[in-house]
Amino acid sequence: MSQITLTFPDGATRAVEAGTTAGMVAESISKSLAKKAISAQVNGAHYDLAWPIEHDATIAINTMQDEAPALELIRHDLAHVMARAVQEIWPDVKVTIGPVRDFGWFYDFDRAEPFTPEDLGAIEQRMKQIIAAREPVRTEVWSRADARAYYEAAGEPFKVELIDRIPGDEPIRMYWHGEWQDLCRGPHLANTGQIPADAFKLTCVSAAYWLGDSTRPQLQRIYGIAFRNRDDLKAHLKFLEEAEARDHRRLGREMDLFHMQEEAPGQVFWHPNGWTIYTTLQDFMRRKQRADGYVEVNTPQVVDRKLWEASGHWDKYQDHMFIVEVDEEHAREKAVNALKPMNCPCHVQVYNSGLKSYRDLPLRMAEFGSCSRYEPSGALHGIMRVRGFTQDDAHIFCTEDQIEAECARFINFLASVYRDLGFERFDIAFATRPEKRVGSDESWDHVEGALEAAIKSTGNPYRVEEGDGAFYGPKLDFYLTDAIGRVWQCGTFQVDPNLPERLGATYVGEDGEKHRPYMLHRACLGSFERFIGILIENSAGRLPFWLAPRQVVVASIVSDADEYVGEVVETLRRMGVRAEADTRNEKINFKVREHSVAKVPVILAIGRQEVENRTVTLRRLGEKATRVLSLDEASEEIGAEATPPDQH
RNA sequence: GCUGCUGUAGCUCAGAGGUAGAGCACUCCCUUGGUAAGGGAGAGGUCGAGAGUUCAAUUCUCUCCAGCAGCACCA
Repeated sequence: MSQITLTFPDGATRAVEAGTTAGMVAESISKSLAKKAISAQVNGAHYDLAWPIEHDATIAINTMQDEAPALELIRHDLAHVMARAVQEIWPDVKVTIGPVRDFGWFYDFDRAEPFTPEDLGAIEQRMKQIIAAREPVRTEVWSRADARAYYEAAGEPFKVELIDRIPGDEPIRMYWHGEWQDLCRGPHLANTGQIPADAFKLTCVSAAYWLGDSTRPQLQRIYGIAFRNRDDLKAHLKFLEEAEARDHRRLGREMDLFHMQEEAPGQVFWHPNGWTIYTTLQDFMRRKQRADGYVEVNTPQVVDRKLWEASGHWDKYQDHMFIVEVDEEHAREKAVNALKPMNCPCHVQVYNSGLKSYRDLPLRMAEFGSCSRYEPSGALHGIMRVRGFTQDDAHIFCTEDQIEAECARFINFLASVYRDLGFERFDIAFATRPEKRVGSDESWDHVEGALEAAIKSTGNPYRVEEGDGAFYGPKLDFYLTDAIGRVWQCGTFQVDPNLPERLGATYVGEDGEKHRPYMLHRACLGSFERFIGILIENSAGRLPFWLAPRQVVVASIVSDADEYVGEVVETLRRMGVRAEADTRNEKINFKVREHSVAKVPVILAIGRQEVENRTVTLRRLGEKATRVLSLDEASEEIGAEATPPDQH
């Protein structure tokens, strides 16, 4: 037996026999560590305590204190425990795969009938019994042929397919949780009893395609969530509740922002309150873009298919377009149009009308472009994913040499927009050339280099997503993180030499010859609909004052105050504040409650004292305290707050 | 689009083979009340749409539409 050297986190080393396991190492250090150990990091890789270590390595023993590996193992073992529970209850159910995911895991089963919510209770019970049994988890490495034969005999076709998909150089690991067997890459806990039995919950069932492929069979998926202890589980359940309370569909109704109805699925009926947010946001974007050197255009909704054929979209996306056929009386053939699903081809038409010189570049052409896409019914989600929406779209026509500067300029612009909207942080994903692509490697080198240099010049961190770019050019995606930690992709920046080519865009260069411009697609918000949904959920309906649809309610306490209430409202309105009177025959308690529920940020109460002293009593949403201010002081304070951030 | 679930008053929901109920909201009356629901009365529904079974369907069956969750999709 050969000797290998293990190096511990503190730098200490130890010589052991090759084939020693992390479990044996823990045992040799101390009894208590052996008891607490759950897995190990061996050369940075997550190792099962039972896997042999064959070469010199660094090693660190994990315990439940090590959050990432602990959660990984707990969730992963629960996936297996759940699959075992399911097969114990329904022996004819076929197992497939059960990976760890955010907050928990899922496992896909092949079974004719879907699982019911009642089934989940039964499965959970059985899982607790399995955990309580504290049965050992055992692992063996098998030959591919043996494993294949084993699963063929067991009638588990999905496992056979999985084995065939495991790359040739990877070991085939067979695991046993007690008597129950599964194919798994591991690692796992040493016994089922190490799983905290009170910190998991099965959450829902659904269908999912085998291997995520919609042409393959549908399986029944069960989701679970799991944590290291009951408190963490409780905290997560609370988070889910919080997310539900922030749901923009619910707040949209409660705040009377918009509604949707059957006759126009996936399209928004904006109510006065919601439309106020929309137009305020749009006005803000218009000012920002104007200040950053954009020109604004507007282009048609109904466009002949010929243009979509020329742009290449007809081929690829016609199933997702709203088609408008028109029978013209003397026409030889029916005119087939599509509602525009995007603005780019139209912008090229604007660009193409009239000769462009290199002196005109870069040309930043913006449109609040209303688009229609026939999204699959299952994709629709409130105002976040709709069939009719308006993008804060713009295309920058420029030369190859201008790409870097334009990219940097855009990142700074976007950062400024996000900051004004209350998002201090955003993340950049840089998507590079895919395998299937057009254009020379030199050109890709140059454009990718330009984008990367641009990001670096702005000082923002970024991550690279290799091969995720479009077939014609690389792109940047910008992600926002909201108040409860959810991540939303909003902004985008995409380099496109393809569409100018297809649609024949040119400019006259210094040399007097025609050249092909690049087209940079870019958006900050994405769509107004979706972004407003995000703003609502991010703020839980308590929008920043300048965006709040109803900013101030001036509420009378006694009817003798009505006249002065009107005067206060008028004063505020003259300062551009969205103020309204509430002189209804209701008690102040009732009014405060109602406007608080409706998320009105400021309530001014007016009773006899205020009328007498020409003051107002100001109460802010979420605060119990009130302040008495003179009308002048109050209107100055509120007026300043109502000013959009770009106008301070 | 796929799988499952759901669709009853503006909202949240109960209900049953014999054409419907609650709370809140709404209207009116009383009350003029000092910071998160004062009291009373009234009005309001083709029970998502269509077809079938039945003496009788909102209730059972089928088809469609829409919504919800997940999957797939997102130029």
